[in-house]
Amino acid sequence: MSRSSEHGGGSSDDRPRYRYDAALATTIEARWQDYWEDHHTFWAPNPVGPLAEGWAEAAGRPKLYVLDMFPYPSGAGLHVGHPLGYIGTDVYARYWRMRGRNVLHAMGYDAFGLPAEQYAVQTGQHPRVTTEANIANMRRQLRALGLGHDPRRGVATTDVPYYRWTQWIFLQIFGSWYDPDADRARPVTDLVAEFEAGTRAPVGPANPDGTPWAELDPVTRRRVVDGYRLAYREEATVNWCPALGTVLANEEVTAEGRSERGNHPVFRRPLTQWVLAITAYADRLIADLDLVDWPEPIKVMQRNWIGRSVGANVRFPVVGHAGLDLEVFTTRPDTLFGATYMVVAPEHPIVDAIVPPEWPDAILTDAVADVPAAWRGIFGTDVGPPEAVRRYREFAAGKSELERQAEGRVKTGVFTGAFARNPTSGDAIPIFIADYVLMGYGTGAIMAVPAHDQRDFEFAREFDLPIRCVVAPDDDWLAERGLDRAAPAGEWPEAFVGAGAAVASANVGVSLDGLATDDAKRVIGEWLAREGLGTPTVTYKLRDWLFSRQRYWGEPFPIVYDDDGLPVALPAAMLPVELPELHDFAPRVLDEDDHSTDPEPPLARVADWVEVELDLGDGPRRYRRETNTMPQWAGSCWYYLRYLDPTNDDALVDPDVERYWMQSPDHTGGVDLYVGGVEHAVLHLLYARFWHKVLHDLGHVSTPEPFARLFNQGYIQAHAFTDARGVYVEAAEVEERDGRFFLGEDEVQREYGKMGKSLRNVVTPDDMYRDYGADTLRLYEMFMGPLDASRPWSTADVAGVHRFLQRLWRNVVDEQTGETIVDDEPADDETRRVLHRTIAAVDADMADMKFNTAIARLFECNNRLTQVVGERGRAPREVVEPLVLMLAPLGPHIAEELWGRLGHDGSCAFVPFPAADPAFLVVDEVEVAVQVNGKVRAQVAVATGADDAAHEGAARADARVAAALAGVMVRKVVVVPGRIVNFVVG
RNA sequence: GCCCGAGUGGUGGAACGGCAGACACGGCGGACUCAAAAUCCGCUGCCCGCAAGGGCGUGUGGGUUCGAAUCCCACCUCGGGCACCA
Repeated sequence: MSRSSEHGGGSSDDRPRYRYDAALATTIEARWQDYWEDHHTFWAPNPVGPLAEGWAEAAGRPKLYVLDMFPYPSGAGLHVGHPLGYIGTDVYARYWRMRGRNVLHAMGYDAFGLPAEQYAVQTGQHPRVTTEANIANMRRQLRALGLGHDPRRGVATTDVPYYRWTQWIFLQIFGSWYDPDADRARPVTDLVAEFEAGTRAPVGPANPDGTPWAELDPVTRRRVVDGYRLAYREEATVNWCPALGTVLANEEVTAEGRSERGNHPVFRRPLTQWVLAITAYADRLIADLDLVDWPEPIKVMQRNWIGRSVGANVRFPVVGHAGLDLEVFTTRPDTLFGATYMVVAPEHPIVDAIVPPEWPDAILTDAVADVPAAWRGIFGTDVGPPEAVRRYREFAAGKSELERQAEGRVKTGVFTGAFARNPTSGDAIPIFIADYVLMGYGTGAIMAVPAHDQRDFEFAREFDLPIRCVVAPDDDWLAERGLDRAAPAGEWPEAFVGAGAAVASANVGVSLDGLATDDAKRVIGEWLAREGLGTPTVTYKLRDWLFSRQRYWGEPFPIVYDDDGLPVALPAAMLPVELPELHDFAPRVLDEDDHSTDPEPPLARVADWVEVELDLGDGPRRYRRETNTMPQWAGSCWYYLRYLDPTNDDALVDPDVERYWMQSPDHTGGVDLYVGGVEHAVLHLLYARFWHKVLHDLGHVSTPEPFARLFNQGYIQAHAFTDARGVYVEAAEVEERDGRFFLGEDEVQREYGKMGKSLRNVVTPDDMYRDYGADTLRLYEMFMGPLDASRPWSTADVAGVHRFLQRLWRNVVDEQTGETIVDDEPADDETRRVLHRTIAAVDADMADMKFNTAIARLFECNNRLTQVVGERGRAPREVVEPLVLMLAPLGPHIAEELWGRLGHDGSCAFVPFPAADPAFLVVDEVEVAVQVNGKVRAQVAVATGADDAAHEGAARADARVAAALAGVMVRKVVVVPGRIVNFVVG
């Protein structure tokens, strides 16, 4: 690239030998990076344990835990967009180190995952080999940035000693159940003790009859207990992605029904999988958002994802099936009288029990005289209910989410041939299956109230079902739609979903008529409870976390199966369960549209690993290992705890170490600052909070939340260019001329987007190190805008901050001789005022992470210094030293170098940050703007601290003000001392 | 559709309800130089004006206020999230 010769050729003959250019910067940077490493500069002492070296000095300092989101070591390496947050946390960490904190800042690697495995499938190279190579490259790139990380704590999730503890945490989750009375997780040993003592009845699908514990056989007992565990196996409809050869969590599937990673088709199919009971924590995950200092949009996204809704479960008796009820969840029990039909999800198990062989010929409701053709299904009217239902189920299951959207959500469905009885009115109402009701939410069945629910309204229109108004719409609603109050609901253009007074809602036992919606909900709720028809219920959109993947490159489960096919936890002493060697990493299925073949995890093929003989306490026995692996999120759920005590073999973290770093007088505990991208708003951040709460409940960590403060950094984006064919061209070779863009002589179009290979607009840190040095890159990234904003990369603008560093260097070091040009003569008062104003501003900006304005202030101060040097030929030490120290968090290498050249030994990383002298912050006189009717007419000088009258007097004394006020009546004078005087005239 | 967030010079961006555009990039002019680069100095929101000066300006339209980029309402545009969740 040509740029390197322009900027990088520091050794060319006509250049001063000691000019701060890329070559010199790189030399300095390498030297200081070695120094920091050799001198353990950024080793953060733990209070106890093997990492306690240096604790004696650190003990008196308050701690600060600064954390970056765990990166995935990609084979592509870093581009300049990646380290934005890492630089931000490093500046912040270095600043607080100088402010006397014991700062923990480390960087590890989230190294399990699909890309390494897919690469292994293609090349036959073991994922561990590629993963370690990628980590080594990323470490090199990050080291060259001069990040002040504690290198001892840089764990990778793929390290066996690390995933040993990931497996250990899984065992804790498997070994726990959620006690709703205590509202926390407890060990299952407590649960069994309660069963044995008879203080708790064993309930659940494994014990449908409610047989007492003492009478259950051992296998049934285990099944009952397994049903309580926070980690359980369940046959559930899962997101199966053939192209990735694995199932995915709901969070990993996009709205289009494709995989978030790779954008492959995802199919829904039943499969037995490991699931973690995150929904048990739903309320606490919502409530504890109030404890943390996070961006409000992230909290909103988490609340929405959890999707708590309050309502009631109501049972509708199925006509002709004594004792069989259809249970629905509704948030509007007040509209129960308006339920004119019911819908169950196509997969709902009740369907098989209620579908009659033939369409009913009896007239069961006033509204329906015969079974209309439309009700009989969309595949012809000549088949009976079982066949119609079967065909509809096939139709619904075969549709991808994408197809459902493409159909514009026209409601489809089939009448099951069965009826239920509305418990309020006694009416028999038809039961449909339709795919707009989802099996996974609520009870998988609804009561349809078409007058007051838009979806039900559309379905009722489609199928000609009765629409009965039971909540009176307000006048505005009717007027906006040109409706008369007398108009029947069937003539409305849409459902009335608002609150209002209940109407036509009375039977012999209860009347809601005239009640407001909230009161009606309460009254009907009481009636339902009294009649034994329903119970108040809270439902969540959040589902339990599907936790197994059919992959090789992940943590094996510490689980084996015995002869009964039931899972048995390995004792902690048998950890780690290491991944076996494998030569063929490919999952069995790769065709992305093959949704019928069963998944087969690669580990299942390693027969001599799967089949094991173990002594788990009752003598040696044969067991089969679990062959699924954990999802990538597992390792990243708790790395911030392992950073604290990365070498501990006895615990995932020593309790004293954990308390030291996680507890704080400033908040309710957790990492003091966590910086990362907004894309983890619901995935990583929700999972990590969940694990943390489990560990908290079980006494392994001391704080309720993992991350006290969260900060979302923005993204660096970049221009990209397309030629006449619409093909992306190499952005670095495009030139701008007169506001247009050319590649050679051909004009190209400018676009804007993420930096990446496909847009051919990647700029790498290595490019920047070569052309400017790491300090310039750091400074530019911090200067280009506020840390939380996204902004476009502009290599041309990098020169600005590079020149600043050159100027500062030149103010301290003679470019020809390398001698410092600093002297001990005092600075003039104005320069001192500039310096101390700078210190005050930079100090405040640093603490507030406003690095862009902090840098601007440093520019100003250095510009003043340049002027002084120009006049005196020397730079006053009293200005230079604070300036260098203020620069140190931002451009640490150059600051260290200058600090050394100023005669100091060692690193300035722990030298106190400069403090502003208040004496130089006060000024005798301030410029005050004078307004007339809000328009600025003049500036006048006023003594600091002058009273209102003095301000007004000074303003009136100004000729322009006097002219503006001549001949008009001053009605009011507003004085804001030191800022403004405003004459209101007229 | 619903929920967030953001719209300021040619560009990136500053601005406790109080002088809009700090700082930087780019541009223009000057000094130095045989020349160029580098460096240093000055100017640089738009319009009118020789100038002094004046007018207009923070997506659009209203409002609150002595005073609004900032607060409120409506709308437009862009970015992000969710999307048949009963």
